[in-house]
Amino acid sequence: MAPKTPQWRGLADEIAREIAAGTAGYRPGDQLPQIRDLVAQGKGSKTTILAAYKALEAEGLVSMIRGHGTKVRKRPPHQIRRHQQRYVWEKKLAGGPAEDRQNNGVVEMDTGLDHDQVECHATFSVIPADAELSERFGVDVGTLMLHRHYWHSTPGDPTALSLIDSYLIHEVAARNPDLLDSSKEPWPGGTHHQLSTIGIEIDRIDDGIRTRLATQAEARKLGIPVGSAVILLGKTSVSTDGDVVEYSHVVLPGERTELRYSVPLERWPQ
Amino acid sequence: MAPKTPQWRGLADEIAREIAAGTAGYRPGDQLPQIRDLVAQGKGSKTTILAAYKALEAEGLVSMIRGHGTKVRKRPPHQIRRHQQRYVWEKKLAGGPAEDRQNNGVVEMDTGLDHDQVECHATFSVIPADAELSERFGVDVGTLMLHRHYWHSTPGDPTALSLIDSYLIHEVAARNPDLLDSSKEPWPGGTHHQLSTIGIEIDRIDDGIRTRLATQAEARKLGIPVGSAVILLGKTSVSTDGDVVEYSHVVLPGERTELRYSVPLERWPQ
DNA sequence: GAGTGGTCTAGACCACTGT
DNA sequence: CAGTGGTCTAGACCACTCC
Repeated sequence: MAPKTPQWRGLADEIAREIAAGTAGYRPGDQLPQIRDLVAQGKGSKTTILAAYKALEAEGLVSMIRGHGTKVRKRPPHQIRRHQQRYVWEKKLAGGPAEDRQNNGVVEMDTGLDHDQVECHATFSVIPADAELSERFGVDVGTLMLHRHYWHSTPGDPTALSLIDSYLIHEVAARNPDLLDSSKEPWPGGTHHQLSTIGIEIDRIDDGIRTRLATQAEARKLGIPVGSAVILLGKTSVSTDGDVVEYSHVVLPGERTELRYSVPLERWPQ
Repeated sequence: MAPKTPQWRGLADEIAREIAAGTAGYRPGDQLPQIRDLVAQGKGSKTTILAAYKALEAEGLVSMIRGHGTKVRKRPPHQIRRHQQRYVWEKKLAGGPAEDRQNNGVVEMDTGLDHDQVECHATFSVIPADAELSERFGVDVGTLMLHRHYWHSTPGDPTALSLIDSYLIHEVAARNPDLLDSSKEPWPGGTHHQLSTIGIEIDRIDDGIRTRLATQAEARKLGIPVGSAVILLGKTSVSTDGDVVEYSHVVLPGERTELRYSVPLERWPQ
């Protein structure tokens, strides 16, 4: 009945223990023994050692770079996202005086980083609505949509903090030509203020949260190991007229992100 | 610059396309060609084919069972959890008439399944608070805690829908001895009503959402492939006195769960 | 016991990173 | 170019499932 462990699992567990214990040579940034060396030491064949290293990589403990080596990963800072608070704050900001919008970026609230510590990258395109978008917005398939792709990073580090695809109905967004211009990003005051310039007020935001393994492209951009998990956030903004006016699809690195929601409850009558 | 794809990736993609297209032999429940056969057909060595199949398993498309075969997975029903609505509803139920509580289980609301389609399993134990629990509840390390482990399933199917670990301060829970008795579960009216019997009203619930790869044990219990992602939900209940009175740690199968939260926004002044 | 996936080896050769 | 991970092979043997 003993659950026998494969050799590669045993080796992976052994190394994981060393890392957890902080043994010299197994501290963050240190380079692990090379695969060839362990083979020479008789720890197993190359395939076996590689399986152990791959397991550690999938668990986020080490990072393997071809031609470079295998290193113990430094724990990246945890990102806590309080969307509820953020949405409320963002709307208030958009409705307030212009000087507040200049000094308080929406991105900073998102990431908890300073104003000059975040770079915003944006590329816009116009695409026809596919079946999914047409259902979300309640428009015909083929309706032109403004597709805005964003990603944020810290200066000097190409690692993205999140990958965002945002969609608006093109005809609606075009009522203010500035909204079609990616060079206006980051827009002070965020999406709430953008939409307010074309007479739209957001009444409610619905978040849907799912998870799956990162694709290779996502893993590269977010700086996480392939095979690790991402959080998928679908954010639907509904106007005071009851129309879906914006939909965003956000990909977040699972291992270093926590989403928080707070649900206040009505008190029972005394 | 051509991003060359390994042979195993190419094979996996080819099979994934067949599955997506619904080709005969690649429909849900169908058995995939055996590894030995593909080797005989010259599609690659056993290691290569196995890597392709493993990739498909990690992506949730197929399930491999040793000694049995590799089959195309049936898409399990997607579970949508609206916690916000649920928390509000659950509190209202607990404050209302007893007959409502008998007829409306909290679990059913959770899973969207019928009353007689859900089995509830509960085991209770008393443990000393570790550092994490002591911080969450604001009690000393070593304080006795009531640890309640739950899992739900559909009759005849050992697959769990979720794995729940719930914690209460033992001294507090003991004010109603029924709360220490696992045979009283499932408790009509849920945790809100349980706590109301000892004079506690829940004022606010905070959800924290993270993700990571499933452990082997979780994968087995939830019926998901090892290496796939789970959603971790930490649920903190705060009483009207401002104390943390319950903390639950919920593990959900990532690939078939979606969490939804809705954030209503205050209207701008006219 | 037949069938089928899982682990392991020993070694060839490829592809990327850095000097 | 040297160093280091990634892919692939051919085949032996193990472990689990189902009959």
